[in-house]
Amino acid sequence: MVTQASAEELTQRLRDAITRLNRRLRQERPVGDLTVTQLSALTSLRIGGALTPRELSEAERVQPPTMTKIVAKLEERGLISRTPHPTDGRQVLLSPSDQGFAVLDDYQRVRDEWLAGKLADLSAQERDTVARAAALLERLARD
Amino acid sequence: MVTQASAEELTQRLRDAITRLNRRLRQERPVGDLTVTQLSALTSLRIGGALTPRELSEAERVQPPTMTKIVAKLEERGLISRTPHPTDGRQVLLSPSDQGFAVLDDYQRVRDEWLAGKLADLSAQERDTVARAAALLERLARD
DNA sequence: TCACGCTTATTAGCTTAGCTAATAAGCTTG
DNA sequence: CAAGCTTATTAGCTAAGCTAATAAGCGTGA
Repeated sequence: MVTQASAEELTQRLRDAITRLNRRLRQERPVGDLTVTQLSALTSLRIGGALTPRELSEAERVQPPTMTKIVAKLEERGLISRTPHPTDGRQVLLSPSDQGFAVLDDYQRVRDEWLAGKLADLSAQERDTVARAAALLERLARD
Repeated sequence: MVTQASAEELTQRLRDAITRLNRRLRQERPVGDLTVTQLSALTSLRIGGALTPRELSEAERVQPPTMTKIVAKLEERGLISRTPHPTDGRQVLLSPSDQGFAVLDDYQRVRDEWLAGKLADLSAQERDTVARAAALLERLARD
């Protein structure tokens, strides 16, 4: 046990760290570029394959109308395409368009430079801690 | 080394985890309650003592006009008070009001229940990982 | 000493991101 | 096949962020 903060302190500290780092991440967006929210949704589509808006909204932990907006932005840019659901006329299947995949590839290489640089400054052991924590935090967020 | 993800994967994963957990945290706000942003600013004032708007905006990694808005919200609720700067007529000193301190104390006890509950579900070892990572993430955000 | 240039805070106006409530369309089932 | 559920969208709101422009005060150099 390296640290022995109280549960309250840990909670507060983690919330502050998340809040500020999130703010910092949002700042790093070059103008005219995808926002963190848009990128995250597009990434979910790549991971999840073709998803309906509802499924995507659940994956992103966002209400359906919010996802409608995000999807609209991505569609404006031609990054996703929609196909009718084979058996259910209400639903729609969303997936990244060819251009969407291309953009994702670009981001994977070019983007996140700030965060990647920061992580590179850490020791291998610290990076390992962060990697394990990232998995835990995802689990937390997943419910 | 438990994990051996590539640097790119780690970056992407951490960004996603931060983004989603942040979203989840924002959701947990009871209506009529302080937002995460407002709480963070108020906390900075408690930690930093009397700060000018500029200093506070730097602490929160936000542009000055954004901080003007946040401060206005907090003032509406009577949670911070402003006093003129002793030597510089342009500047203002902000600090939590008595009520602001009281609210902070309340939050410290009552709030963050969701996150605290989640953390309680982790094993002691996992919690330790998260605690160490939180410290690292704060350092990352600090620049 | 005082005019000009910097700093600080605010205002105005925009975008994004989130929410709830209400609608419309399509399914499903008794 | 009507009634009720599910899905997606629309409408309209708030919060949170930004940049550009303004106004006030400070400080300095000719």
